[in-house]
Amino acid sequence: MPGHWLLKSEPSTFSIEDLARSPKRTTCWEGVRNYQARNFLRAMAVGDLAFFYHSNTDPPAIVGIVEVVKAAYPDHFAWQAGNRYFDEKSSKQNPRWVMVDVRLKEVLRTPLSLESLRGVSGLERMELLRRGSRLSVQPVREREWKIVLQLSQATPGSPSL
DNA sequence: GCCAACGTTGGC
DNA sequence: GCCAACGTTGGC
Repeated sequence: MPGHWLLKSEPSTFSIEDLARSPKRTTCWEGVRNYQARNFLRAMAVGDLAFFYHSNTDPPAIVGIVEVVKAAYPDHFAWQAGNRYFDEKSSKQNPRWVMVDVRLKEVLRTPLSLESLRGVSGLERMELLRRGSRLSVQPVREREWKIVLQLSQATPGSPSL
């Protein structure tokens, strides 16, 4: 059973459309600079699935599903002076940050807005819905994954939405 | 090791 | 643009 995750991205920085246009619909997930999020990246295995979430946009929403195609490896952007993700404390000898590669699996026909997820039975403990949640890489429980998947496959306008 | 100051995230 | 929540930094 693959692990399940949620990855946040601001569409102004990197959107799911950008991913769809990427070679092999694959990208490295660079720029995570939070230790808890990094540790979740390290815990990812090839074959794990993740929701692609658009943050800091209107409306914030889960917009797709990606698959991990390469496990955690050093984030070399941290070594490039001048890069927005540069971190002088990360070295090649002792890399501080990691990234994974993900491939686009599915773009949701209808994005699931944050608002639409609130109040859904079974998602009460979902990290994304926690007050003040800022983690950009989050684990998603099996139950939560299935519930959100079902919502995403429902016909737009149906009662379950 | 405490904690105030500061910076960032991200919903609203 | 506001601001709550949270993480990091650095003086002590």
